[in-house]
Amino acid sequence: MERITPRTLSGFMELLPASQAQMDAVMDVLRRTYALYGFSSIDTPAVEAAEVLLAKGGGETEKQIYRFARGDSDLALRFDLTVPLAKYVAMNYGRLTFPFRRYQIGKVYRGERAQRGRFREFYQADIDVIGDGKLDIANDAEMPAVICEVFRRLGLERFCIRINSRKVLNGLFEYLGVPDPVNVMGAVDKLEKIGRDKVAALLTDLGMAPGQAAELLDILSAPDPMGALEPLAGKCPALAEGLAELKAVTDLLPGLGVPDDKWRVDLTIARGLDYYTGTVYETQLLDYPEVGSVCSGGRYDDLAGYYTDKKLPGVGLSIGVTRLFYILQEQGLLNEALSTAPCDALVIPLGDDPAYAVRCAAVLRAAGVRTQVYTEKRKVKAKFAYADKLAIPYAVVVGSDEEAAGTVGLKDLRSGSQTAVTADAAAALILDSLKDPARPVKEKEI
RNA sequence: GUGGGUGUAGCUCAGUUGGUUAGAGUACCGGAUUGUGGUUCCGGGUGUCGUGGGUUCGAGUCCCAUCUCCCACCCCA
Repeated sequence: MERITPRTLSGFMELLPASQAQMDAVMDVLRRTYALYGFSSIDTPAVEAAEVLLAKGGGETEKQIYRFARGDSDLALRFDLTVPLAKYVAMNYGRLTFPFRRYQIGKVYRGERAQRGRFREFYQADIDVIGDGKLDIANDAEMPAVICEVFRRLGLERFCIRINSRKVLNGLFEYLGVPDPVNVMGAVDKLEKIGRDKVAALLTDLGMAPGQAAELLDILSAPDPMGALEPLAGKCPALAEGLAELKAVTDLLPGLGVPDDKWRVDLTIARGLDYYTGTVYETQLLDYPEVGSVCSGGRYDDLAGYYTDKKLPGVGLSIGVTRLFYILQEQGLLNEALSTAPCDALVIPLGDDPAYAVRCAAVLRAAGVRTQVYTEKRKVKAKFAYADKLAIPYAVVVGSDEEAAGTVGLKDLRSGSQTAVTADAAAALILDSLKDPARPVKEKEI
């Protein structure tokens, strides 16, 4: 029989158990933090009718989406969680309570060329608030506050959430009489990457006079962007409205507990997704800007316009969990103290009869100690080596002597010390040393 | 989608102007040690040199094709 070479497709992450344990711990932090802010969890299918996912039509989505036929069905894999949310809200409008706050963690799929930190299948962890008819601007301030708390619990310090408003940008373009606002926004978004001179060249290519381009770039790159816009606001109502919103958002951040060094207004970020209409966010890890954004999102005036007549404005943010985890792992930022062992204790029978060993294991588990029994009939050395490889902290050694005495040999595999105690006492000692029987993830340890 | 690289042991890699049996470290397996692991010592190569053709007396090495992965662009989390 011809053998097939086992392989995992490029751009698809697959982890070994110890790494998966760390990934799971990160996910736990996300879920608990989102829940703490009152978001409800939902899930939606990975596969949807292509028509639903491509309602907006055209653009990058069409180029990158995985699309396939099954019989007469034209299907596609979701490429983000926002479009499925729009469908979900439109479908369940009558059964949801607004403002609807939901979080969703799930895999999404994009058929683009994989690269470092760039995947074809990856987890997004989204939070969104959807209003019925309207949605207060205070929500736009709360989004980055939640993200900031998540990152803090993950032990991440070196990040900055950059905030902008498309209303401000569009107001400014209107005030300056910019000829091609959509493409100018795209050009401006490249400022940090390609530099001022090249962007200026792009702008003049788009029909802006050199002086006009320079004026725009001066404002956008001003040290105090909001201050620079202030004098212009009186001359342009659209700009004034955007600026007022941006100010409302930034004024709330300190009270929400977002430290000043974790955010800043940056008029050059625009985001590619065309459904954003107001506030936009973009988060990079300061030490790894080349890997790209790990969290971004924004405000959309009309989320579900393709599916319903209801006006449903929303604001949301999405963490690219796979990318974030990839960087944390690659850079050794996942705390080693986080246990990745599959259990707390390994019961090792010195002989071949597992009867007494499984009884001891039952006692340990009943007490809440994560326990497994080594039942394979191998040399004692191999049994201990198993515990070593999996970094299991305790061995519970049981042989004929122990069985006769009704005890176990509790061995701390890190120190090598061993004591003879009853199984109950061993459980108590292990739990005590672990401090917390349930072993919940300690946020700061990740 | 466009352009540029890469491919030798599970992993990281060495391999001379083409030359005889393809190596190192690590990992892994066995033993020293039949009730106690990590350290140490001894032994073991586990490989269709990505794949398929070609040139040659002879190809890991040169040529062509193909696949793969990586990098840049595009775009994004």
